[in-house]
Amino acid sequence: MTAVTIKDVAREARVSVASVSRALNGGNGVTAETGQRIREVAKRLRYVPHAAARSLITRRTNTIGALLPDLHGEFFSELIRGIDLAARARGFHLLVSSSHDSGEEAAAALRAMQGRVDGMLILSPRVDAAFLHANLPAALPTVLLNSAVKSKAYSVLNIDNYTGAHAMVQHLVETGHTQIAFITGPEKNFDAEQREMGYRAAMAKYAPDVAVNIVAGDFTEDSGYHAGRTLLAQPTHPQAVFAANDMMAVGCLYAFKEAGLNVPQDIALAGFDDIPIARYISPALTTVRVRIVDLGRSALEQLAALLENSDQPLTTAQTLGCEVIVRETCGKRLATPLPNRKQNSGIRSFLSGRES
Amino acid sequence: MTAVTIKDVAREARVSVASVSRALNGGNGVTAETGQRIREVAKRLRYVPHAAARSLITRRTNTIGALLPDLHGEFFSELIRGIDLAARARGFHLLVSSSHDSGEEAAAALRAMQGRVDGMLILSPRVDAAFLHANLPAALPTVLLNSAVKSKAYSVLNIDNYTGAHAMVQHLVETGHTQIAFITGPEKNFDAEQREMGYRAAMAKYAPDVAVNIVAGDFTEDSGYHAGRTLLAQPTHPQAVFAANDMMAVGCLYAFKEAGLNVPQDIALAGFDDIPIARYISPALTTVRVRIVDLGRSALEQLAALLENSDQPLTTAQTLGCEVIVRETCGKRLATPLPNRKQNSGIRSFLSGRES
DNA sequence: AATCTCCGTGAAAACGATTACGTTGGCGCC
DNA sequence: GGCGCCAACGTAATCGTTTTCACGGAGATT
Repeated sequence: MTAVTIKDVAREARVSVASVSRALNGGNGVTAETGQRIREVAKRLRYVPHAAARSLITRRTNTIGALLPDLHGEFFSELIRGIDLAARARGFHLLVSSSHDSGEEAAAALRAMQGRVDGMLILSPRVDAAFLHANLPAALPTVLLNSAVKSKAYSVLNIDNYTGAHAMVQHLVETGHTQIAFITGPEKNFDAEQREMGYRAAMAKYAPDVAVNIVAGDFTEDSGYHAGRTLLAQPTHPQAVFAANDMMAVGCLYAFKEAGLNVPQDIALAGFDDIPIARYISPALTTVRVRIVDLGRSALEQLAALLENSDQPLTTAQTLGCEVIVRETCGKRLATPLPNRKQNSGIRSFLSGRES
Repeated sequence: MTAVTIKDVAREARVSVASVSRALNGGNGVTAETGQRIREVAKRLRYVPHAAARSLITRRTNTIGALLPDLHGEFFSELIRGIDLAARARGFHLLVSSSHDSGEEAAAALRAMQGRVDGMLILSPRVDAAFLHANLPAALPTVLLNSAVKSKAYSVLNIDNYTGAHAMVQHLVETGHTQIAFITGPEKNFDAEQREMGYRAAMAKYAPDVAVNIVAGDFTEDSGYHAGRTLLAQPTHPQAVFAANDMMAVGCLYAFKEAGLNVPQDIALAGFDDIPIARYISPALTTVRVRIVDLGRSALEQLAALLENSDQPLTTAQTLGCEVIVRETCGKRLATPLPNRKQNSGIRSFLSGRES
């Protein structure tokens, strides 16, 4: 039996369990000498406090839960990395539940995490306030990522899709394109909607006399390919295509190559996300970069802040900036850029007090 | 206060806590009628058993821990996906600790997980038996992934790097290349060593009269680029280059393009891993695919098997097959393939009883 | 010198579940 | 009708911690 408990340490150090607990935690309430002896014994016996017993009385698990949808690739791993890094730095454990594509699965996962975590990080495009209300205990501190939910009850951390898309359109205009088409993401996807809004706004601002040209996609490479073909079938094809994510841009690029078009000479192309593939395809894809590690890290830190003053919780709404990464698919910049180009990176932050 | 405990349910259902526990777990020892009533009350009150309290008495956490190194990209996310899928199916939670690049960090993470998990999944290239012995309680069921450790105390699940590399060399020979160079991975990396051994063995078998041509790499794109330049600087450059992983193959490809060589006409190229980028570069990379989701899933299932009959644990050693993915970088196959080509996929398995 | 104040320490009560062990009552059998 | 048995249920012990409270002694204050 390898189960060495606090009693064993106490017996060996000739003190009570209470003193052992004190020595190993705060250190207050015991002589420096006794504390030293206790710590030595604990080390020698390889004593590790029983997490369950501790959190039974403490009402803390030192664990935070992450609920993630059916994510693939770089985005997922970078996000976890960011969360994990920040969690470790603060002594939190990370309980992960990923790959949920139905709301029912997510709800079950949420319930299963009940009582095992001190707080939750939720990234789920289709989650809404009602769902959260139904499946989350109200007292559980929660940070929502990339969520459309606006509630004083939850902290929210979003990517600044709108500004990113806006900046990309601006870049396209600056490089000499005005007939800019847009390939959308899936319906009801918050990120996708924000990007489309950024596109529309920027078009209205920088190319007010050209009509928007929007075709549907769903974030898959395949849908990008078909969107590309749809665009080429138009009477006159656009000068530039802005896909709501990189995978669709890749699919679109294939459609263009297949049709014998040269990118960017015949048609320009831009994506969103800056997935690793973006720089490896040829021509390399101009896109909008999101610092995903920072997204994860910020999310955890926001949650940690909620946990620290849980007596009077301050929910926050933050937005994580993104930046245009210029590669090859949009051609050279014109000599005279548009005025008033805004740099957009870093975090903008808005605080709002929670109703008590 | 949202903390509804088993007592609340008991009071509301006019039974003892014991009956509530029985009704909610086995269901044995209570009338169907009473059980029904209790379950209804529990549901109505949204009772969720307190995980810590339960595992304090049960000595089970229903959680398994995953210790992973500083992994990036697709490999990491696919692995977690496989693990998570299998874990959810079996009702296990997943505690993740990733991004360890020093042994010291990994040891700390391992200690921190003590008592929070029923079993461990460890993927760490540099972990050895001594490290495990020092940092893992002997009683904790553990599955090692991609590990050189051979011990009856742990189950091990490896990718069949050797056979995969062997098969790739065979493919290169079949497509008409005999002067095949190899770019190694980092030293002491188990996967890298196995791949090199596969290369050497296949060369000895299929091209016994040509000397092996090995240059050093470390799995990074950059090292692949430099290795490519080194190879081109040789008096006569090889007919084909087999990089121990895809990222190095990508770097190598750049070196070749830079030198004005055409792939595969002037020189063939192959990688290992089949990362997503492999199919997007041009020419698309011929490589060896590993089903990473299956790796994760198998690892968890192996661990679950250990947990189920923990009274008499049977450690296993499994090997997960991989397959050659033929794309564009190796040119066309010759008319007459070599005889005796073995298909290699699926799982081969060896059992060994643990000393008791 | 008597009292007060700390400070270090130990005893014991939580925390919320599971489960071994009693207790009860109903039923069948002799 | 008495006996035993079994099913249903309750009582209470238990898991390993933290934390409150009480206690005693040493030093300070009067």
